Amino acid sequence: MPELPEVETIRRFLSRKILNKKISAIIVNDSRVIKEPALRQFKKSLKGARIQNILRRAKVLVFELDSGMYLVMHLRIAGWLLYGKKEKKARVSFKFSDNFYLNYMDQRVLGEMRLRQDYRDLSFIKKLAPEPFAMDAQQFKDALAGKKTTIKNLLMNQEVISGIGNIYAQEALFLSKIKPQRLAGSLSLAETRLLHKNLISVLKEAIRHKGSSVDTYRDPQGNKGTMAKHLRVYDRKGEPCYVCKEPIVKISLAGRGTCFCPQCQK
DNA sequence: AATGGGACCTGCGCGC
DNA sequence: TGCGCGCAGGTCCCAT
Repeated sequence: MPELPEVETIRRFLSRKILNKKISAIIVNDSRVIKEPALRQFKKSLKGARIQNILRRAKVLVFELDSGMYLVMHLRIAGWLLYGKKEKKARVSFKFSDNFYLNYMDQRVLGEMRLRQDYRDLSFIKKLAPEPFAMDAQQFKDALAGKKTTIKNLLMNQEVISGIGNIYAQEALFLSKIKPQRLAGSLSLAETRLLHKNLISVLKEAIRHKGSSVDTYRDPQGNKGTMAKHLRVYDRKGEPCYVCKEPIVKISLAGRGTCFCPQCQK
């Protein structure tokens, strides 16, 4: 899915476009993405509501409604939002009273949305660790201390540090010259500090470039984010490392493809 | 307690 | 051309 930078790109775009618009209709083409409440109640509660604010918590989008309720959206791997006209392939479309539509697109139907009185009490929200921006180097070091898993798996564990997924974990480790399969607890203080700094810088860089469109992800105008052009190791198996020319190697960690430079990363 | 594997889904590219 | 397989930005559940 969309990792933190892609979700933040969506949040910023929609915050300029849909605030205070009235939802006049909800078109559900695939009810699998709506997890609560039951479909009839979901539509009934949303109709006539206005979106007052759009929040983001790690990779989760939260639409705050004037009714006091929250529409909580998790895009998972392939979800994205397309603003404009009605889309045939949308799993769900929200129609506004000015006849514009917000379409929920999701090739793999793994994403989900929930309409609730609150979002903070959702168990997966409660368990979320702070984002890298909200952690200092010491807190990051404490989060790694004594962990037996690999550093790459740990970066993707949302209960340890949130917002990072498979692309930016690989990128930050490359920038920090740390092999992804190193055990988290084995990092030196200097490596820990460097990794923390690089996590923040790569996420900010990706936000500036409006995210990575390596597959289905598009921004709400349907445009690709340009960060994919700036990725240093992700999906570069066999290609020369930009620093030392050594071919990039791909391994599997916790079932996820993981690229790194066998020479630069120690 | 923490870790790894499979499940949830669809669609694409590749090799045979 | 057609088919089967592996793989894809995430997370949850379960066995160990």
